[in-house]
Amino acid sequence: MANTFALVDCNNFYVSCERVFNPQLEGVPVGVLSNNDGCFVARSAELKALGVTMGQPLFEVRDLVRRHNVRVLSSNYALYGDLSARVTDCLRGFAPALEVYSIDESFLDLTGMTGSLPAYAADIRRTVRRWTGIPTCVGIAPSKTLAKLANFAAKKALRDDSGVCDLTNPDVRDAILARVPIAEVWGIGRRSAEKLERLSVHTAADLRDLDPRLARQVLTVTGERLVYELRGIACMPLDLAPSPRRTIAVTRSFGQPVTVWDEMREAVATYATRAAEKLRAEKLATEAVQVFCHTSPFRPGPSYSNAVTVEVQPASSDTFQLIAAATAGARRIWRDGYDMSKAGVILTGLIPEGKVQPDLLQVADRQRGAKLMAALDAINTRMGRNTLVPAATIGRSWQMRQEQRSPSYTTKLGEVPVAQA
DNA sequence: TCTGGGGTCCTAGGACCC
DNA sequence: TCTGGGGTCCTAGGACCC
Repeated sequence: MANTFALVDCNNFYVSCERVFNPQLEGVPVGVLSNNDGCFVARSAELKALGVTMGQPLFEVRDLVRRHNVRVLSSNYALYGDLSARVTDCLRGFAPALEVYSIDESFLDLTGMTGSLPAYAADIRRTVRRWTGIPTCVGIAPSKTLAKLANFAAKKALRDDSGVCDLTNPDVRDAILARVPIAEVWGIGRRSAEKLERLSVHTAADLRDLDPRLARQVLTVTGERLVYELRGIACMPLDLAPSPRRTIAVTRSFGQPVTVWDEMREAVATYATRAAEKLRAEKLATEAVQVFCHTSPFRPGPSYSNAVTVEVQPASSDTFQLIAAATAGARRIWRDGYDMSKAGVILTGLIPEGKVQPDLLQVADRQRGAKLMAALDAINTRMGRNTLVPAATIGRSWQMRQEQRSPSYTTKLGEVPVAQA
C-alpha cells in the first residue's frame, strides 16, 4: 500500500507564540530576533511584506523598523518550547504514529486512512488553532519530501488558500512540482541549487525527471534519494524514536568583543556549566570537550579562529571537571591581541551515564561528585537556573544582549498572565 | 556601533593494522 | 632504482536543516 504522510507546520511559529499572549501584536508587523538581538529569525506576514528577509540583521533595517513601527522582540525559547509541546500533544490525537521533526513541524502517518484527506487536515488545523492558538498549514503526499513540498504549496497558496495541500493525486502533483523552484526542495541548499541550475534543473519537476545516477554523481546519495522521493517512492521512513544524540553544544556570540583572557575564561566556564547541566538532564556523560573561539567574520582587523578537543577520562558529567577541561582547552587556543566575537563548548563522545567505566581508585570521589551535582541541579530546578553557579563563571561583561524579551508566560510562575474580569 | 544557535549526515583523507 | 593491498576507525570540513 502506498504511504501517506502529512506535514503539519506552524505559521511564523515564534511570532504566533508571542501573539497568543499579546493580542496587540495581531495584524501589525512583528519580528523575533536571534540571540544577541542580532538577526530576524521569525517574521509575521506583515513584516515579510515589508521586505525583511529571514536572517536579516536588525541594524540593516533600523529605519524601516521605525517608519512602520515594527514590533521587535528578543527570542523567548522557554515560551516557544512549551507551546511546541502543546501543539505536538494535540497532533498525537490525529495519527497512530508521528515524528516530531522540529520545534514547529511534525510528520503524521496517515497511511491507509479512508475518507477525505483534505477534510481531515482542515480538522487538524481547526483543532490545533482552538486548543493552542497557533495557526498551521498541512501538506499531504506519498513521501516526506513531497509532504514538505505540499506544505510549501499550502503556505504559498499555490493551489488554493485553504492552508491545506493534498498531492496524493498524480495530476495535481505534476502541476505543482512544475511551479516549485529547485531551491525550495527540502535538502537542496544554495550550493546544490547552483550545481543543478548549471544542469538546467530549475524546478522540482526537473529534479524528479533527472537520471538518479546523475543525481548521485552531483549530490551524492542524498540527491539520488531525493529523485525517488519526488517520484512518490518513499525512501525516508518516519523517525518515531529519535536515535540518541551525538553532540551537545553551548555557543554564543559576545555582547561586546572579548580581548582579555579572564573574560574568555569566564565565558567558557559558563558554557561548560550549562553544557554539563544538559548532559545530566539527559543522563549522559562525555569523553571529550571541544572548545573554539574566533574573531568576527564581518569586521575588519586581524582575524583568528581555532579549536581544540580535550579528552575526559573516565567520561564525566561533573560541572567542575568539564569547566577544568574547557578552560584548559581555551587557554591553549587563546591569543592576546584579538577581538574575539564568539566562543563555544561542544561535548562530543557522549555515552549513557550507566556505561561509564569508572576508574577504580576514584570511585569514592565520583560518588561524592555525583551527590554534589544532584544537589546543585535540585536547587537550580527549584529556585531557578543560575541560583547556584560555580565561582569560575562569575563576571558577565561578555554576556549577550536581550533587550526585548517577552515574559515567560507559561513557564515562570511570576510571569503568568493575569486575566481581569 | 550592530550580523544566531544547535543539530545531522556524508565524504575524503590520514592513521593504523595485518 | 626498486617500496603492497586492503580493511577499519577517526576527524575535519562541507552542506543542509530549523
